[in-house]
Amino acid sequence: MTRKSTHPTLSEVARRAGVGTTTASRVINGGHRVSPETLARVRGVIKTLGYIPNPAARTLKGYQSRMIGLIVPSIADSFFSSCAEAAQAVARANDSLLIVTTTHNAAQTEIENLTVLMRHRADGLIIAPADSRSQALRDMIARIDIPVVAIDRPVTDARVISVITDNFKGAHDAVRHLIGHGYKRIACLTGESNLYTICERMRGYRKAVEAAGLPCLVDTSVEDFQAAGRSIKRLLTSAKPPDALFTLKNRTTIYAFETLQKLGISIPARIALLGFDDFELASAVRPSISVIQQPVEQIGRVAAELLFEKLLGGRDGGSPARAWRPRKITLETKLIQRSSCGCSPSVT
Amino acid sequence: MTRKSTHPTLSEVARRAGVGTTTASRVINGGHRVSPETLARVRGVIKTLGYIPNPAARTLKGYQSRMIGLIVPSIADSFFSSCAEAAQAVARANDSLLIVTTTHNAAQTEIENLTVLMRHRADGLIIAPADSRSQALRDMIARIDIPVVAIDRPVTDARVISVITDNFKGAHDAVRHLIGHGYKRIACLTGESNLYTICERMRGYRKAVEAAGLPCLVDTSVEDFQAAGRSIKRLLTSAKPPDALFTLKNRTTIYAFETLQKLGISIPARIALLGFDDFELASAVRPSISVIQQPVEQIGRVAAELLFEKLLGGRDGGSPARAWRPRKITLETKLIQRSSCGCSPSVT
DNA sequence: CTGTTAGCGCTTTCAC
DNA sequence: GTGAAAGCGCTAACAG
Repeated sequence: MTRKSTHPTLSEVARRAGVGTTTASRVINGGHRVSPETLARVRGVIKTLGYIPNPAARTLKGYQSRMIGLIVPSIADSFFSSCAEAAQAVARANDSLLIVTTTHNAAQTEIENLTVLMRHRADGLIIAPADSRSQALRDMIARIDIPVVAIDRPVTDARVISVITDNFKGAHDAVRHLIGHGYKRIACLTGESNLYTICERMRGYRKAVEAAGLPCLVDTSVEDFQAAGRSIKRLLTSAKPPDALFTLKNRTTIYAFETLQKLGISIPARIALLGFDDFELASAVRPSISVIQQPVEQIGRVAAELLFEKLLGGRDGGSPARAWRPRKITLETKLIQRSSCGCSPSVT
Repeated sequence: MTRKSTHPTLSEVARRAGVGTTTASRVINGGHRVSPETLARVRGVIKTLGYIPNPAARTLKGYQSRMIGLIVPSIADSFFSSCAEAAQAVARANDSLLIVTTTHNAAQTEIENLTVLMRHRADGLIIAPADSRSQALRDMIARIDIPVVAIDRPVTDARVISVITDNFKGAHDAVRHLIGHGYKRIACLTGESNLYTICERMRGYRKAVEAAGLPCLVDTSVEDFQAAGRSIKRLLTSAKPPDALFTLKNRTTIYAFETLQKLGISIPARIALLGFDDFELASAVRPSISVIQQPVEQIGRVAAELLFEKLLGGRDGGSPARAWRPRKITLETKLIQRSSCGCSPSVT
């Protein structure tokens, strides 16, 4: 019955040490303005009791929960888990906790998460918006008064900083590389064509292909393995089959690769392959797969750093909202030349 | 200067609605025992003000932060990120937040994380201990009075439930399968041989190999790609080269596979390969790699469910500590037969 | 049904 | 140097 499990409190520490709560509080917060003896005594009691200050009480006073939220589609996705890892490191360096929530790209869930995080008084938010153009999301963000940083996909038209990959340029570079190899019919495969990132990459593909006077071969139906099979077979058996494949995402690249393997189509001899977004085994498979690599870890780190920059600015100077103007940070991609595009890298 | 950014409070809602704080509070908590008109009016004010209750204040009263902590080596690791994803889903279902911290297998960092989580009054903890036998960790866990569930690696000798993979049996099954194929010299490759999971897998390997009267060929030096190369070349050029490779972890499997590919060694004709722990592209590479699959997602889910079971038990009945006895839940692995071990699966 | 009131644990003036 | 006391926002008796 007796709930002895309760944590010891500051006043208990004070009582046992024979001092006032003020002094005890001072000891906890650095021990300034406290005589050496008192300090030692109080510290002793704290240690004995295993006292840990209650942040809820502190938050209640100081308006700082020392928690930041991260809202991503999925954390099982290597792209986002890498971002999360980086963000968590930055959070820790700033003595804060990282709270992770997932949306699975559902706008509804996203709003819920946002609400929950607000309820818990997160100091700031990092979010990969399910829908960049969602009005509900923008309204929500406009309403809350804490710093928000968007990653991977920008929040259009809102007072948030966005940290994103230069998808357009990355895709453009990729296609130009393929063109450089001499391919004339470059097909573009993808799924989830409504996502911001995918749209940008398609734009990059179109631009490059059109600038070179090559045909624009896009198939946005490749949502799963079966679809990849259908799509590729159709392309291969068409009157004018493509000589290169540009896949717009991780999964699609894998599906395409696997399908080609199954069909016994030689890569890159019969058809070349270049994918957007690197993945762990891209270098291990035969042939190794050339990709456009995103600065994954950097995205998470920069986003978190920007967030704390704002948070700290708010702590020192005026209100956190001050001097908070929208910005968009675009990070460069990198073309990793492996074998599938026709390159013969000396080092795999 | 005016910090108008402050969230509206309950009393403000009450005042604007012309009611007492109790009534306002009741409205927030379901609206029972409140007249319909009052209820509507208060709700209106809440909506207008965009009022959100302050959980810090609630926590301060009720001793429930509705946050659970997850301490893992790394979240960029697919094993743990999948666990995290599952755990986060369960947390959400229980109206709680998941706080993720990473240790990178450093005991020191682990203790720090534990402390931080305690400070924030997490309701419960899920942890993948850096060192199963760490005394400091056990002491720490003994000191705190919240439920703790260990995953992947058990915390020996403490009042925590452990949810782990049956590493021993999984490895044993794997080797028996290899033996079934007729391989006589099965080498076991791994790194991080001090980890609990790896030890168990080695135990399984030994047992199976010895029971069959086969030689025990273990190399625990395969920490990176270079080491894999060295190890495999050494094995291959030895007087009696192995005819099968059993790799104890994800990374090692990949390193081994890649090395064999580079050396042009045919799999499984010249040497078979079977790895512990599945990974995304294991089925995409040629030959596809047979593996022992862990119930990754299940581990995270079960651990979280167990945690909330205890938490809920505590909410209803007596203290959370009551009826909390150590237990160990062992989840079964599954042999995924692909091509690298010599099997010819009909469906890849 | 509804309001008053007393804290939860902590920080912070403001006196001594 | 030190302590008393006033709340931070909320919930829960305890009266009306």
